[in-house]
Amino acid sequence: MPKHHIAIAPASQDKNCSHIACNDCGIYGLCHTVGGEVDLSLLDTLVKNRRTFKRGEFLYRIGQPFKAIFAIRSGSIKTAILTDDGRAQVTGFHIAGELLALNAIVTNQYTSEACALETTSVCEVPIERFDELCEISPGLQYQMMRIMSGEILHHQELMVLLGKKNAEERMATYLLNLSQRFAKRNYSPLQFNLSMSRSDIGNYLGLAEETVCRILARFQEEGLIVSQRRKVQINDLAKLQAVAHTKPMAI
Amino acid sequence: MPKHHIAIAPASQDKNCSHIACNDCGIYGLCHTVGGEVDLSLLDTLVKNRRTFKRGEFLYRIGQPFKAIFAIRSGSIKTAILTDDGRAQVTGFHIAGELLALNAIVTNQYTSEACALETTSVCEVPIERFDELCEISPGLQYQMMRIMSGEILHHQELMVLLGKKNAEERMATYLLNLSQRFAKRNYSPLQFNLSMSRSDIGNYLGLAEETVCRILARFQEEGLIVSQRRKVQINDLAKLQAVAHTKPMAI
DNA sequence: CGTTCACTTGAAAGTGTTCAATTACTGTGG
DNA sequence: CCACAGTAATTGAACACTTTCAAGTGAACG
Repeated sequence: MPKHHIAIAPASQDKNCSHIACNDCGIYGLCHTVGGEVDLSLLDTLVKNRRTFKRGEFLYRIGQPFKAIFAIRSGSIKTAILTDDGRAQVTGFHIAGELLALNAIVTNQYTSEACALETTSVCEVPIERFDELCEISPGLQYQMMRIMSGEILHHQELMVLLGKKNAEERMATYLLNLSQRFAKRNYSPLQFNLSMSRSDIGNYLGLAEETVCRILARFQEEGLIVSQRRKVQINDLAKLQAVAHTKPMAI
Repeated sequence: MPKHHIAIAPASQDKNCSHIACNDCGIYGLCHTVGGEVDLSLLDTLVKNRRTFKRGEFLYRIGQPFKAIFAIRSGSIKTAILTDDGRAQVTGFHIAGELLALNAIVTNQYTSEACALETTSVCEVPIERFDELCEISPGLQYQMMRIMSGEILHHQELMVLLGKKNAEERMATYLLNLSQRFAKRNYSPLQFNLSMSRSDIGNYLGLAEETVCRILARFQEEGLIVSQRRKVQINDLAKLQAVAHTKPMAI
């Protein structure tokens, strides 16, 4: 496989990064330049720009001028866009280690809104700082492209979910996706808390809030999960995967 | 508005490009470097790498090694991904002036398949060539990011469509989107041919083929359009926009 | 300790799908 | 130029799934 100039990403997510700021905000994807060395000036920026948002507070809203990129250190965030008639469409839930507001880089405005689902700590990288870094470290741009490309892939899967799957498949897919992401961060993949409401989940999955409840109840009857309010425990991963019609480890 | 290092895109799509190869394959977005000058070596590549695909032929398939980026000169292309149980989800229809296979840059494999809907002429830019160009012309990377970011925005709208809109809204939105894209290329926005089948449309919109037919029939009864097989004529743009619940010129 | 909000559950009503049958077009070969 | 085959599009009717509306439960929080 020829090493392309842009195709720097060997698709491996299991990078090790010993630096403290690097690990806890998960922005390591950006800290590394192409060669693999760590960009210390970026890390320096990161540790100095921490902010906390309480439940319901907005990191940014649609149309606001693009000021900063956010990396989630802890907590969780819901992103949404607005339909033309004012309704919101939730486009994603984001947990520790994920980056927000990437494509605002291009439009120079935030194209979605981001709202904290619980008390959430983020690293805020001001765009001026980021611009400087881009000049020093050309690898940064590749990393950005890698991350944006990943976002495109994620959207593609979401389109399949919304366009082809029924309610059960959607819920199962959703639970498995969460499970996986928790596993990746060394949280339990079989027992976790949902930081989002049934209504948020329904919005995200294109289902009514009531349908979300009913499907969860059905899964519980069938012994696939135990769900108690925001607490979820997966009892039969294999069956859940069968319901989702998804291979064990697809995002 | 500060001119950011990466935020090169003034969001204006009305660039003028006098070079012939530039105009007819629509890759002008990539031909320009940050300063605005045209990258002649890229253009040179473009005019030398033309290929034609017949209806039903594939430009690339999922999982194949990434060899080239494609810019459509004429005709139309359908892109799709595969669900885990083998069904296809159409992710887009692409006409002259649009770029394909961008995010394969990162994964080094094609993540979707592209199939010609009719006889279609493309410019094929081999990745090696593209890599060289990236080294000479740093602006190219910004342009790529701009284009990928645009793709993300498009996906966001599609998610709203699939997650929130009913069948009528979806069809109306679809017709308006096509209309707009034809207008942008100086084709008639009120009278055009659909190069894709009802089945393709339904797949894309998350509807059954029969539903697509029924909605088109209903639109015709109500005097919004006249549709005769693949021919569509929009008679009442305003009402169609009202049905779509969309502002006159979104996307 | 009461109010509020999120969640849950039931029943009725839509909306879109599926299945099946028919019609219309396209292309091919005589 | 016509007949035929094959595909695409259309239409009808029954059905299934999800939503909507409504009411009730339970947890959280001041």
